[in-house]
Amino acid sequence: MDVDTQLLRTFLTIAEEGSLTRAAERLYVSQPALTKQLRRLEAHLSVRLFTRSRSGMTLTEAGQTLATRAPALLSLCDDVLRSTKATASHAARVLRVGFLASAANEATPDIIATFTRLCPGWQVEMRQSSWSDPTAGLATGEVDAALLRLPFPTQDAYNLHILQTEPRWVALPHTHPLAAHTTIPFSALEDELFVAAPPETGAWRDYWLATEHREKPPKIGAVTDQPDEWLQAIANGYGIALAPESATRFYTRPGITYRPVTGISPSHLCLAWPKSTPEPPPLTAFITACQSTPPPPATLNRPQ
Amino acid sequence: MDVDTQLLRTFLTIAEEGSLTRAAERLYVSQPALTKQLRRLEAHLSVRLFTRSRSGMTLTEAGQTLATRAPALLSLCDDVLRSTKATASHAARVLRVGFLASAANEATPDIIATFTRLCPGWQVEMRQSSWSDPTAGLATGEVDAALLRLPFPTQDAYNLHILQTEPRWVALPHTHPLAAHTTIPFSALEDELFVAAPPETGAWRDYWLATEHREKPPKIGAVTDQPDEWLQAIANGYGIALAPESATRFYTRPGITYRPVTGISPSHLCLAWPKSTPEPPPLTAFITACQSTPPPPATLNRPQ
DNA sequence: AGCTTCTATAACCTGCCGGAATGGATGTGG
DNA sequence: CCACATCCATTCCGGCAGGTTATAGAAGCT
Repeated sequence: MDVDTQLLRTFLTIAEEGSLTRAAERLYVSQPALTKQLRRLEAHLSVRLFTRSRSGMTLTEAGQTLATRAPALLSLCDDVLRSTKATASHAARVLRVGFLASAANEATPDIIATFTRLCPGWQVEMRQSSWSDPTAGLATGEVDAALLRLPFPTQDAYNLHILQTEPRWVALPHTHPLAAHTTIPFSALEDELFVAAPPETGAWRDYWLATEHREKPPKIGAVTDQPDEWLQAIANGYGIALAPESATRFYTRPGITYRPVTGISPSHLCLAWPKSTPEPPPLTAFITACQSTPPPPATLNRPQ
Repeated sequence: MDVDTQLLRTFLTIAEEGSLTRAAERLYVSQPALTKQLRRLEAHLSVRLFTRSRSGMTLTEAGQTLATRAPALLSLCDDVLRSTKATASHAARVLRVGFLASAANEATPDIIATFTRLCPGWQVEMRQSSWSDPTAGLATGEVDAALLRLPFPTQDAYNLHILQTEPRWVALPHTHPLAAHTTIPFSALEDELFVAAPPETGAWRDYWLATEHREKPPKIGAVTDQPDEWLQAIANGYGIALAPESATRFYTRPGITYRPVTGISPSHLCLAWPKSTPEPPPLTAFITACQSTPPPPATLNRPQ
């Protein structure tokens, strides 16, 4: 009575999409691969999970049972594996904190200092993730908590504590015509080429392309995975990009100019950690440290 | 964050045995296969689960966490897959009941009749299993309930309701010297060759070899998997075997004589079903049917 | 009819997984 | 003190699982 949980996740995706083809797109595999995975699962259980039809896949009764119960199984699985990894690092008195570029800021050293006071003998290991993992290691249990910007995919699966809110600016090549303005309405940017995150980052990518403030889909000039590539792409003129205000302090670079953008929502920086019970004590201490450390003063960045 | 649950079961076996070699024997695979499975699991989690030493394997802290939490995960997994399979058959209004040879008896038709009265429109599908699956399909979710004889491996994982208790007899070749006696003390059988069930049946095999009533290990003359092979082996003189009294009615065969055996415990026939919640209504009805159907009268089998 | 949109199948290739045999390290008993 | 037993790791090899691309087949839409 064993399964590879991977097959269950695939199954759930197919069930949600109601189509092999769409599920294959979402999972970044070919459609025949999903056909085989599903047949494998069905053969393994000796149960037909979908009825195939011309216009997609419909769950059978048995499929509905599995679709209903599998999520709890998978989340328990995540929790168990996560706690196993956590035990391994906690045995060495290390708390692992992931962050995405631009999510660590001036307050971070203070938070760590506070934590160290609360948990003497413990160390914080800060792990930077590339944008291709929007959870910065939370999803795989690589870290105990993460500093992230909202929104990110699967964020509902985590506890969130907002640490700071800051306006979004735009990063422009120094030579860009709009760099002459001190403030730019988003509507002026809508037709520009953008430097985007990889497609698999879903909502996160959309947020930084501000698709919810657009009429038409954005035009993508480049896709990057890391801050350096990102800065380089902008400086090269492949496109422009939105960024939190603090990028103006952490990601200055010759050839790049930042300008405040009006007409779009601000960015929320938060601490995220898994909804597992019980919470390991050092994690609780870190959460406390975050809550008791004030955000950096709202510096008045002046256009350079 | 996915795992093949197979790896988790392997891991637990290694943890219990404290040794790759012993675990490999118990799982009927080679020792290098387990070495690789374990390395695979450790690599997948990026966590060292055991510290290797000359005299076996010891769990690390992380390994202890996993060993503690994995059983709950696996039992949830079993439950989910089981309920999926159950839904598939219940959609067709079929209740699947497994049984091992000699575990169905005169009362079975009455039980089915009672069940059919309680659940109009439903059918009972009786599935006979070979001895190589001592749970008669419960373990794999092939059946909703099973008629079994105690003890059987992993019986603690199921709800048990004892239906009947009967003495154990011995099946002898017709020409066997002991066939001349009307009653045989077990001590007289201890040095005989026995026809046994396959080794993987564990406690069940031991029970029918009556190892708990022996000083020395039993001598095995043949291993069989099914009633017919079993009868044939005894008739051929490959060995003798213990059997429940009712075998004298269900498994008569020229060349084979049954005799009551004294000095060993009786055999318990029971209904077993998974400890899952909630219980599907037809299963509840079947349990009721079993409880309300009296066992067959204690026939006085006379030695022939 | 022709196009689109599904899923299933075929052919191919890569890499994983398991078994047998072997090696190396380490206690153990004569 | 040496031969042996006991474990785990390594190597080699065969088989197949699982992915990709290309294509077929069924069915609705215009």
